[in-house]
Amino acid sequence: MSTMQEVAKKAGVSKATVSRVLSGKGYVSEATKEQVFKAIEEAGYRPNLLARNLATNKSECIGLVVTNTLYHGSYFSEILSQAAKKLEDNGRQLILVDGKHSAREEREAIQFLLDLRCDAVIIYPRFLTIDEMDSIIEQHKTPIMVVNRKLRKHQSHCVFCDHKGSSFQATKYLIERGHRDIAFITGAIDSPTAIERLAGYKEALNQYGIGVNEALIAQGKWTPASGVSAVESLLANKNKISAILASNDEMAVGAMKKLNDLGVSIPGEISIIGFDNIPTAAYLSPALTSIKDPVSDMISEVINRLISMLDGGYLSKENVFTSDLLARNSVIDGPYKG
Amino acid sequence: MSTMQEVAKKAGVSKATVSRVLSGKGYVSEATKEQVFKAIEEAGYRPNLLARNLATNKSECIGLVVTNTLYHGSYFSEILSQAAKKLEDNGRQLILVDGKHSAREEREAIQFLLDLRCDAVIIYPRFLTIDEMDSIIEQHKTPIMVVNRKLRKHQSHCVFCDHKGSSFQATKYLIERGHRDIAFITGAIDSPTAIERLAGYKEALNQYGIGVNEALIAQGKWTPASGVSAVESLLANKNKISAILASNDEMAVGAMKKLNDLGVSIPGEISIIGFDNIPTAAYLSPALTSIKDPVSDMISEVINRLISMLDGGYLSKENVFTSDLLARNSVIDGPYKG
DNA sequence: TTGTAGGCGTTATCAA
DNA sequence: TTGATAACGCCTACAA
Repeated sequence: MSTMQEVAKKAGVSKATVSRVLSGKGYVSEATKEQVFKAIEEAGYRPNLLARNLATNKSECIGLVVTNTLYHGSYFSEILSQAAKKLEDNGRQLILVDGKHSAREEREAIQFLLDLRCDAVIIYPRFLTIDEMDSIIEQHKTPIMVVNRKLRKHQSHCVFCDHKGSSFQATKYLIERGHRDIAFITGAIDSPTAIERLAGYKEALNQYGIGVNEALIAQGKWTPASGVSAVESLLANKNKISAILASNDEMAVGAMKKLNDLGVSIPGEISIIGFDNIPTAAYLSPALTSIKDPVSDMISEVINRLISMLDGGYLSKENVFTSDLLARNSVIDGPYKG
Repeated sequence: MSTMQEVAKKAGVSKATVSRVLSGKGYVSEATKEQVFKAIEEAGYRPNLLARNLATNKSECIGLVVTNTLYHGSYFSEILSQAAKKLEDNGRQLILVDGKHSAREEREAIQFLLDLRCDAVIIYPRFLTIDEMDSIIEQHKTPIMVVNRKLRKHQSHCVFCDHKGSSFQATKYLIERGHRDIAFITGAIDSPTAIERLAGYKEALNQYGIGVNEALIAQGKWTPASGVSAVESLLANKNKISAILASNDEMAVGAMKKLNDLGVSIPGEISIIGFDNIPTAAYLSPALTSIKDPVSDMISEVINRLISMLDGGYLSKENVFTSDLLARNSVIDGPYKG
């Protein structure tokens, strides 16, 4: 790869001049400017970003960390397409790196992005704790934003959503339509979101005096296949079930398939609710009710904040949009007629 | 951010020694090693990758370019999760950057990755032509791999799949089951894959003496929503239709939904086939037949080649796995009974 | 076993 | 309007 030095020699000027031409800063005569461009062309020169970023300590790009266990579903596509769209308008590059399967690896991914001198990093955490993230944010000058978690200290650095509340609402919705035997399929049990959704379900049952029957709770792993297994284990116990609340749409789809295969008619006999309201899922079946998770809104909000922090004009209010996001979290009417 | 220099001072040694401790290369006494580690700890030191990569001219990371118009679907998730999984085992970071909406932007994305000194780059192209890619590959020493296109010159740098052939097979499959009025929903018409699939459909019709009826061809855009519109326009012309071949699963799902809404019973009356065989789609409905597109296999193969090129042991055979991929491209039996 | 010094490709500060 | 030259933070002979 040719360097700036070579271009300089070819154009008969110094490195400094080439640099000025490239950056557009400082005075350069039209004549030499032209010569430099010609030399650049001839040499097939391309600037080395490593060197540039090392010298300037910035990079015009924004990093995103997501665990690859999330890569499988449409939920993830939603996150990414939203982020890409927003950033594109802003003229910055989005760099995605893999958070893998542990807090350590998630931290390394963040560090990697930081060491690459990304202007900012967004993290959709899976393993890091609130405290760890609060502390990471403190340790770095680079803006770090967290999606889908409520931080303790740095609330303007996060955007989240009330999963427990939504789950409570969904359960309540079923109860009010006369359901008493409501099964629940959890997400991967080490996921905070999964835990919150389970908690909301339990709280609603208790509040309505129904009580939690552990036999009606099956563990899933967010995937369609795990939804299938969940239904299998649920039915193995010969439980009476009139509705299923699945912790996401993908599992709901799996559950539905299994019931279909077993010849259980849907809708009517069993009502199914999933979360996330992913685009394709909306086309799946009118028998599936879904609750919208405001990912797109969250990502969009996070990037807005980031941009205003980086390009100036940031109002350091805390928690500006949080309540807004919560409000948007609503139950969509399903087909079940109690 | 503290630098190596500071760590050196704190430990009472030189930068070089710190560097040796970090890299594990060269001799360092246990005693000083310990001191250095302590100093690193105290300083909260983290190496600056920009500087390191600039000095060594490598980065332990592999870039992937994908157009963000692909970000919406499960097909994309499949690509990414496969890539992440493979690379993880190899201990390298995967960096995804956005190819956006034009050949120029796709080229810029590649350049960006190259300037970042990625060890290699993988491109799932959407706008670049074969010749452009062949020429890009020639211009750079860094290994560049192309997924889903057959290059003219550098065939060991690409992995592809016979979309035309698969589409031909799918159409043939329908014809052999007695269908004569087969509608076709295209992908976005500027996509090579879409064009190939359309060509396969036409060729099959012609070969079986059925002839192409342009009124039975509707333009889609790969999305479920465009599948819905396609069916609308298809039915608007009061065409007789007994089967629909959609250029991907997402559109097939949309088409199915629309037919459902209209009360057309499926399966039986109309047989639908989509492409790609995305995981969730498999759960959608037994009424949907799908043809497997070997994305995972392609990605996996590309990364295998890359790794052996980078870590040594690369056999420079041309086209080693191509035919294998073609063979895997098979029609899955659907529900339609003649 | 450790330190010195030069280099990686830019940017940025001064003089000229 | 231009050219030296010193950073940027790290690696790596070559010496010691």
